[in-house]
Amino acid sequence: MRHQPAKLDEIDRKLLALLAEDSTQSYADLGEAIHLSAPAVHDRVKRLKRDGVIRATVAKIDGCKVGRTLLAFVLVNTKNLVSTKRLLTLANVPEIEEMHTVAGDSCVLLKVRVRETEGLEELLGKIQDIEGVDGTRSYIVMSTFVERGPDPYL
Amino acid sequence: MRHQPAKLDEIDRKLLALLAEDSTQSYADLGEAIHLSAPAVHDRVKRLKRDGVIRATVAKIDGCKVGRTLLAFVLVNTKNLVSTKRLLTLANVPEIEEMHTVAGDSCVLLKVRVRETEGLEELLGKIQDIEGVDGTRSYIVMSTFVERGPDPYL
DNA sequence: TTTGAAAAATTGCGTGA
DNA sequence: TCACGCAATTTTTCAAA
Repeated sequence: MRHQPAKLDEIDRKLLALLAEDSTQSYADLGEAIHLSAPAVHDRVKRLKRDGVIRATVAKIDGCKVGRTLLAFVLVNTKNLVSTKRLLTLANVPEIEEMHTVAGDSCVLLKVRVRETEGLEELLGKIQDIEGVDGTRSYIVMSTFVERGPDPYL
Repeated sequence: MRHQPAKLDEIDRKLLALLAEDSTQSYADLGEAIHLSAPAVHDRVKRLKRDGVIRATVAKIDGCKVGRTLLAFVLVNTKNLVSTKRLLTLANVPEIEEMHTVAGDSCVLLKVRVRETEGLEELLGKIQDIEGVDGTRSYIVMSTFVERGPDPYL
């Protein structure tokens, strides 16, 4: 099953934590940290990737530095499931970083990063134009204190 | 200034997009994609890291695969700024992936990933125990359709 | 920014615990 | 099965132009 937890030992979890922090470290350095040889580390990383525990290795980009200075979360209320599906057509809008359906009253939660307030206004317009969208509530982020991936320890 | 946009040309943005998708590609391959030699790509990446445009290179971990099957967003209402500051002491709680202060009525928005519903219950308890916390609203994620970093194009 | 070369890291394989 | 050492290959990185 795709959503079944993988079998992981403590060394795997430690390795995941290290890679989630900084994946540019060499296998030799990682091996030193977890008392393993470079090829052994390599084998584990290969397995973790094959099993989908590591979904990708990516560069974390600073939103402000690329000109997206405004971060916001938008809660969208939809009339029904059909309208929710219509919302999902916005998946490739570049301003949208995250898009989740959430439990409760037919809601979609968006994490969006835009240039300025006008960018948010424009995006909200796009959303509200969709048939079956009842309304939106926006939460504009003032400061971000934590922003990281899943913690591999249980 | 730390929050000033960096000077980026179209090649930088294209490079950022490629690295945000998959940073394991070799400089030679990246160079082919943007019509540059490997050392030229290397120089650009070095500059983008030095300038903080690339904040880090990390492994993206699958929450479910490491045993965190429940994703939720929690909106916390606080009485005042002092209570908000008290909330920030939870920054190193492993379940908390994101923590933002948001505009409006003294709110903090959390993205949390827990093992099961009981994990959320426990976390909510911790939050509500904090002096000055008025209440919480939780949005449990059913499906995630988009989850990526900032788009480097403007 | 490129070409070319040195240094370093990745990765395959054979061996043994 | 899992980890190690060795070695071939690839990649990174440093020059000089």
